[in-house]
Amino acid sequence: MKISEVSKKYDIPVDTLRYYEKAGLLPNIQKNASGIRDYSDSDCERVEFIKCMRSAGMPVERLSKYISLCLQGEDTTEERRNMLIQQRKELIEKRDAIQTTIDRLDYKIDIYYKILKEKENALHAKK
Amino acid sequence: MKISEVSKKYDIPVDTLRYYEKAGLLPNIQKNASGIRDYSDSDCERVEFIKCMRSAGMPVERLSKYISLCLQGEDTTEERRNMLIQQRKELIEKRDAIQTTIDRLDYKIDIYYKILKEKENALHAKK
DNA sequence: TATTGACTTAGAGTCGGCTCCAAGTTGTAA
DNA sequence: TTACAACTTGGAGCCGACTCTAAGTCAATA
Repeated sequence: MKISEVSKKYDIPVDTLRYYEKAGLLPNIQKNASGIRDYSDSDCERVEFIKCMRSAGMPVERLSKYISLCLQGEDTTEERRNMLIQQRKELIEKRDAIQTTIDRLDYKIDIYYKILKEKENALHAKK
Repeated sequence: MKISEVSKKYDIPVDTLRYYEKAGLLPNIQKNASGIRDYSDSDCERVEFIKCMRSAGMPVERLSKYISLCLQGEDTTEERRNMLIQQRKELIEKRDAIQTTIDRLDYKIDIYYKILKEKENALHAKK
């Protein structure tokens, strides 16, 4: 699969894919005789994984660390697991902070609704 | 209240508070004769609000827009409400993306657990 | 064969959000 | 009164994550 196809499939700019590769997130992408990248199925799966992690804000550098551990094989299983546990913890905190803000917005949106309704009523009363 | 006290109270660096002020998030902070900021109670409430919104990733520029509308008075109620509704929508998307990633991490963490347990069992069997 | 469009690289530029620095002023405690 | 910490300003610097540019190569079509 060519880079433009991967880009289209996962809706990630070509430049970003190359940037991820430089950053170590996509190691060992095969290239044909004339130097053109050919993404394998497992490369694509990795792209999809990266997309998911990035969408939640996992830093590129940490992702790079994780993927380099994957390449190192079985001995790193525990360390990788700990990384994921840590990342999970941070995401839960983030999700909860966002939820707190959503709740606050709900409250304020409701207050604004009441103000607008009052205004409207005042207008009707005048008529 | 002095800037250092506000900084301590809300755990926001002094430099960040001044940056927010420059960016229009904290308009009309009073200063005494020698030019030193004196945060009022309502300034503090605003700081707390900003902290909450920023913790969820609301951009400084949008926050600045919102606050400038607040200063413009009643006529902007509807526009402000719409801004909050839009922001709410984006936060829900963000929260859900994070949740999706958490679910995926849970799955992977479990898989790693099983791998580690298997390894351990293999070790016992050898003994 | 000439052109077009997709690919390659290295490296520079951009953006948001801080964070720090230099140089100067003020207020309090020894 | 002098030392020192906390305040002020304008502006520079930093970091993460892209995003773009320049200069060149290659394959396929008019």
